[in-house]
Amino acid sequence: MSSKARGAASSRSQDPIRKPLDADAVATAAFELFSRQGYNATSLDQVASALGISKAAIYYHHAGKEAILRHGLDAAMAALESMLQEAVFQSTANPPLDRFAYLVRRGSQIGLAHKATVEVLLRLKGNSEIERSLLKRRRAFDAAAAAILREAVTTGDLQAGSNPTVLASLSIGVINTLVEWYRPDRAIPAGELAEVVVRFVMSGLPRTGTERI
Amino acid sequence: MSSKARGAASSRSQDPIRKPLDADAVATAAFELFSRQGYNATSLDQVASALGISKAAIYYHHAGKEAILRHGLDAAMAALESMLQEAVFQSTANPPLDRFAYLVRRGSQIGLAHKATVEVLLRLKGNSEIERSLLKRRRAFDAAAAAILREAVTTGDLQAGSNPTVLASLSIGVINTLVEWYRPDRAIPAGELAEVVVRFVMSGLPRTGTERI
DNA sequence: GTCTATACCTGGATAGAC
DNA sequence: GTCTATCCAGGTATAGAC
Repeated sequence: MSSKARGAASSRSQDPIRKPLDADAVATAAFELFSRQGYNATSLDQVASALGISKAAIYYHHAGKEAILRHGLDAAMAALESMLQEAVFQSTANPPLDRFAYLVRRGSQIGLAHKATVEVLLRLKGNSEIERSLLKRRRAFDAAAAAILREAVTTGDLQAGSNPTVLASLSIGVINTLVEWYRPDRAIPAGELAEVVVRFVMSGLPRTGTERI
Repeated sequence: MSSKARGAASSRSQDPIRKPLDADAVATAAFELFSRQGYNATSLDQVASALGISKAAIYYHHAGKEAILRHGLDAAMAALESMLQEAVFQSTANPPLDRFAYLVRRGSQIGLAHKATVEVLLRLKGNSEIERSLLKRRRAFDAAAAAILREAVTTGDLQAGSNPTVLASLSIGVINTLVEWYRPDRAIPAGELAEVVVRFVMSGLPRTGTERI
């Protein structure tokens, strides 16, 4: 944060001692802007001046704008996918709804921890080959979540006649939307928020006389 | 749809008899693309060729790209706001949670009916004065929804200690995310979906042995 | 590793004919 | 109302010096 404050201040030449930039640092600064303004609405000039370097210097670290996008989103998707593996392959002794709750909790935590990248990930529209490949991975994620709920229907934990695909989309949608409005300076800390999300997904609005689990 | 198929086919000059274009028709075509590709990623050239006209012709109907944005979003926000008035000023004899359920149901219906415009509305980042004024109206909407839940806490319908603001954001977030993934060609029709959303917000995942209202 | 300068192109917007 | 032609700003990317 201190390095960002300095960078934002401006011309980095006035800052004799500072950590040398690397690909990650450039990507982090870029995603901060991508998430606030949108990918297309952000120019490399803005990224450069946020870092206190010139636009051309960015090309030393990344092949181009899309390369930055891929760099950051690859990392975010990898984190989410490895979490999904944990959730899916958790002891099958655990009821499916427990595994789903785990997925929602961890998904919220990861989303909040990687807020900027995840926010960009969620706004992809498939306008390039890179975006389409990321979207494909995202859909695989959704499908895996739906599979857990489908299992919950067969075990009878979820009401017969429920639509697992739709319910999974709604549940994951809560996480997605969460990432868009949460600001770290909020009254409620991120850790608690993940729990609120889990309760909301499992039980909806906390009405009186309906305490469950 | 037939007019769109013709337009998409291409050069409108090969289409002797067709309804003359007006500002609404241009905006509708534009929002179809805005919602699929994003506002910034869509050029007026693309809008023009989708309509089968030249880019310059667009300027006869609208002052510019941002004017198209305002045209469509003004209409969408107006529909949402008038619905909110209904929900808020509904007979106070109705419990707050009933009014909130109404808001969620109608919000889902309106969102699905105006899918393209609402989707664009939800992706605004405040990059221009127009966008910021729309975002302000959106926040007022969220605040009004939160006020209903706050009332529900005071009446005891919602558990004491609940955070109405967060719960309102999560609830409205479900509607928002809904608009992003729903496709009319889905297995589930839009009408039913709104009911699923209401149940999800009020009760969460439909677990067995937890039927409530 | 970072700079300045610049090539090149896309996209929004305007002029003026029909 | 719609066209063709054109202007111009801004954005990605590259060249070459330091």
